[in-house]
Amino acid sequence: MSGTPQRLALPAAFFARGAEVVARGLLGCTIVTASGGELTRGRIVETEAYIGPQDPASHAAERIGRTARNASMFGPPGIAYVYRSYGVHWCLNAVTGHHEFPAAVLIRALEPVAGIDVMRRRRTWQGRVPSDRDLCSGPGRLTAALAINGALDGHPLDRQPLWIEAGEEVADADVAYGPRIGITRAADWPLRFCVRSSRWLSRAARW
DNA sequence: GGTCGGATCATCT
DNA sequence: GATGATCCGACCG
Repeated sequence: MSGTPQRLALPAAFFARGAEVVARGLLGCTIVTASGGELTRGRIVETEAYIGPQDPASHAAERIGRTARNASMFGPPGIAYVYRSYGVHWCLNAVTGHHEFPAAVLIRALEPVAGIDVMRRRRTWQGRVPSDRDLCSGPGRLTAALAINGALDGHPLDRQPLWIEAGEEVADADVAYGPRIGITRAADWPLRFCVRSSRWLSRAARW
């Protein structure tokens, strides 16, 4: 199996910065999972920052405080925060900042890079195989394609079976940012980042 | 192309 | 009892 997380994974220090900085920096990086001996890789093309207790759209907003669900957001930088969305889907975040300060970056879309046949199989539902474009074009889709679920909540993102590697830099001119998707509070804060030229963005982000 | 409703459940009021 | 950091299929044009 290719991929050696110990050598290639982003260090925790990468995540020990403001969530909006990490959200920008993660564009172009590669998420890798090795599940059941099956390797899948995807290039991050869309992210959202949830910047701290003062962010009313965050699961760890001041009015909510620390709960069982958001506990990982209070953990050290560089771990995963995985939660169930609408009772149906899983969503993956990278925890940022410093220990006990709740902030994270939601991964919203990936460009499929390797293990695409595996992704197609995992994303097939009721006999319908999605187009390659829709394999990872949304936060709930990419977790299904990469076999990411609640068992990985709190997992350090520098080791098996889920890690993130540095990738080719994305130039500032190719980065677009705007409002986050699907939220009601602070709906106008420009904390969503995407690779402007990518054809792999979530449906909600295509303009 | 766009819009709408259902699925489904942990979390919080 | 209401609310989501969503997705999918149906339906309309």
